[in-house]
Amino acid sequence: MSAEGEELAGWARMLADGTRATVCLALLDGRAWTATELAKLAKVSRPTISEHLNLLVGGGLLTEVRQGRHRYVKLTGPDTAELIEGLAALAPRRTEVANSLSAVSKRDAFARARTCYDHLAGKLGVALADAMTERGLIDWSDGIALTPEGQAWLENLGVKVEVRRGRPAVRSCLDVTERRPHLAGAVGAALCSHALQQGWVSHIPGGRALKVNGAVQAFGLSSGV
Amino acid sequence: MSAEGEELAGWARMLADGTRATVCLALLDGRAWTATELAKLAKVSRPTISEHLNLLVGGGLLTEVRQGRHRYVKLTGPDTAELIEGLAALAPRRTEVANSLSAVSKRDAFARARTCYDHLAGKLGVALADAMTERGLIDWSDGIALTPEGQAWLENLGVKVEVRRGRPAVRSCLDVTERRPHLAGAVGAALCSHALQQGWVSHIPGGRALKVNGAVQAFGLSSGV
DNA sequence: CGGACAATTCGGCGGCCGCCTAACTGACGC
DNA sequence: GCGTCAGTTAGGCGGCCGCCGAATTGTCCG
Repeated sequence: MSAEGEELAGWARMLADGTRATVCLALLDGRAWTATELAKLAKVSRPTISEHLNLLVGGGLLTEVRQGRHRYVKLTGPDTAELIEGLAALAPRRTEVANSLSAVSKRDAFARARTCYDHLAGKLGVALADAMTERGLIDWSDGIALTPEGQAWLENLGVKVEVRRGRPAVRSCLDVTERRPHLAGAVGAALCSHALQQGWVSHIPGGRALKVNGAVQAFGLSSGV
Repeated sequence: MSAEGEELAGWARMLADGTRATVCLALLDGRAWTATELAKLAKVSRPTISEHLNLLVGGGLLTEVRQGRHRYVKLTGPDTAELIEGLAALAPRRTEVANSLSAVSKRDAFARARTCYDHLAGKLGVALADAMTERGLIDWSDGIALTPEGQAWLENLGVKVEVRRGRPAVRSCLDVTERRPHLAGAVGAALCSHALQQGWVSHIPGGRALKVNGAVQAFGLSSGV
């Protein structure tokens, strides 16, 4: 039992419980949840969820904000979100049998377009990244980078990119359903909020799925989705 | 506690034990180990390691081959190897304090060049991937792909790529020390075995680290490492 | 102030899990 | 055939871990 192994195990352990994993998956929507909401979701008592949250916050996976008598908790940052989506994507997919019509359409909507923490994912997200690559707006030759053309394109669209210390402008994130990278990072987040603000996409209540109204076309890129 | 969460937790649980994590990390060298070897490495009894191996094999992370009175076990495939390296890479790095001169040089050798399952990693692996990108041998515009130029280059080098069903020719793998992608997949594996065969790199006993003798230059690419 | 409500602390219960030793199975090789 | 050696099975021990209900703290609001 090596020190290295112990460290890896420590991280894995945080997700190695059904309740905690459910919480983390729910938090992938990027919102901050209260302890009680999560307790209800995970179907455990409030004391139980409280302990789990202590563990996850202590481990650095989640961050908490206390407001009055509420404890809001969210994923620490885009990197931890990507860690979770990445692991879920890597785990071999059991072909899930949808057992009702509504389940089918729900799953399809999820695969078509959704948010992944704070950026766009699903077929839409991947198509957007592809289109941007094709147009030379992002460049993959050295990691991944925004080209000058990309910068101009963003300005032209009127997208404000919020630069935060320590967060890369662009970053690739493995898509759970497509198994191919889509665009994350500050630019990915800015594009997502811009699209929501412009009404190009809108949230479908009760999940991370998005309704698409034009979308990629609206970005001024050719590919359809 | 959702079904989705339970599934994610199940995978995490396989790595959520120090002994099992140590085993998986050791297996990253791509070799097949016997149960006793692993028991010694992880400092547990043989019955204990036997149970752990049952669990990991049952979970699909490892594959076993029985030969006489030996049970050889190895990572199921490149994908599972990449899953483990990926998770280890994502976990925030505690700046490890090397407590001896030999530990420093060992760590540096590991960072400079090593194998990652069956392909090249470390500064060398990343530099190789960069150089190949720069020369247009691989293309990142749609996922990652080998270009016709890349194919010609391989043939010219005399590298035989073993095509196996279900394994992509090229694939990116997140480097643990560099935090940037290097080249995996069938081509990555072929380049690694070719380099070993030609003596461009050679194993340093007692680990995954490699001794570099020319290396990137030998591949006929310009960048130094 | 006092009731309602979010969250936590405490104590305790049950179960699973990792580990061991001892005994057994089965392959190898003289 | 018989010792040796790899691996497994069986049995059992100890501890940790997830969960709960009851009681407590702390905040909000009428």
